[in-house]
Amino acid sequence: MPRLVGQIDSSKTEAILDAAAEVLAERGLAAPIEEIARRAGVSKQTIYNRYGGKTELIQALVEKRVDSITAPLRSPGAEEHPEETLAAYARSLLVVIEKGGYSLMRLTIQSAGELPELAREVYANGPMRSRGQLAEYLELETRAGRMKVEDPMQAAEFFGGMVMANRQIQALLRLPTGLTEAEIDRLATEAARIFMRAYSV
Amino acid sequence: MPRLVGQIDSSKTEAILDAAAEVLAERGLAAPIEEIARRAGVSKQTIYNRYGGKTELIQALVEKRVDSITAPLRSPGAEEHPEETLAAYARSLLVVIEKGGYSLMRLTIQSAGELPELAREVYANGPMRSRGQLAEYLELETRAGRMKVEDPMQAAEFFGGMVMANRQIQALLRLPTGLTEAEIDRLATEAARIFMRAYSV
DNA sequence: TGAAAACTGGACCCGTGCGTCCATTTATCT
DNA sequence: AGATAAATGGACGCACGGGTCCAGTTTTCA
Repeated sequence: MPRLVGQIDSSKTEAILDAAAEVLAERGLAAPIEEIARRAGVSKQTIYNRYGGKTELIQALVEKRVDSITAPLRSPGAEEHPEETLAAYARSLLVVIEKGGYSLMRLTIQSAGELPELAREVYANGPMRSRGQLAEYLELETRAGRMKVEDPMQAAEFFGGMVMANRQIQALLRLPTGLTEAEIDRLATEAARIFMRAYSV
Repeated sequence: MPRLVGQIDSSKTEAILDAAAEVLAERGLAAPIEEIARRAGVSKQTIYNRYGGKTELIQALVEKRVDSITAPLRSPGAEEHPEETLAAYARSLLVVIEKGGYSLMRLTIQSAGELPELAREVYANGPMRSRGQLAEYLELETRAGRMKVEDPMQAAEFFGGMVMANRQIQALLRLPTGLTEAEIDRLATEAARIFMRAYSV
């Protein structure tokens, strides 16, 4: 039921992207466009009307979603004690993984051979940007005399790595991490504690 | 030139695995077996004689190589001061990445949908095992009174993450990390220094 | 020299999935 | 009502690649 003459139906666009995310997460690059169309309740032609082909669809999907997935990570709230803030940040990192946010990353890795620019963009808008924000925070806290961080980007990389590395690989390998809320909390708290030991004034 | 009557030519087996590693690294799961055969200087049939099919070939390749790639990581030498030992360990982690050791990981990730057991095995024999060894070392140093590590596995995970996480993702995304020897050294040294700050007695 | 088994290379079948085409339908604007 | 344009769905051509088959060759052992 198009809403305008000669205007594309944008509700279908959403349905397509949702279905694409789903099928691509399940089957990877091998995901057939026909299956995406079927699940979106849309004809294959409709997909080709919007996107020239499969690679464009993937690009559109990833570019559109990376931001929204990593958005919650971007602003460590600067109210509480740094250890609290860091723990909260770590928790949000882990939640992204736990909630399946890594299927896009897996997809990007699979496509990296054919779509190197996409890989660059995902890296810049995902891990890189979120790390930059954390670095800013660390610098602020250092200025405020609550921490002692000489190389904020380096430190941010360390912290992100401490929290993520293992779960990251597990998620990419599709191994169920099976972290309970309590375990997430413990891990986040412990990472923040250790990090503060290393970077306290 | 087979060396035994009715015996498979093991030099060809090696050629097949080498070629498979090469082509699979380049083209991922989409790598055609014919291309592997071509580069191995072997007929397609010969490959099918040894391995039932593509998935078996991949399994054989990965299982056979994971060990040799991660072998250098397994034994942190316990002679020097822990900070030195940790830096050396970190360096060897980074070298594995730098030398392209992550193409097998990328391949395993791509295959994880169809070959979940392979994913489990790679994880267990790669990151997991090497982390276990590091944990043992940390425990030893703690007993010796040179460090203070309460949860060795957790600490090992932290250290590995600090060193690897970022480069790991870059490598998987095929982004050139372009680390010079000097940068590797700096990163390893810094990670060891920070880690020791957090876990010193 | 003959047997045994692997290797070759090329042909072959076949499933899958991309991308195209098109006649028909549906919906909206003038 | 008529024009306009998107949406449908089904058929189609086509390339690619997995896996099989086989007749002929090479190699080594007995």
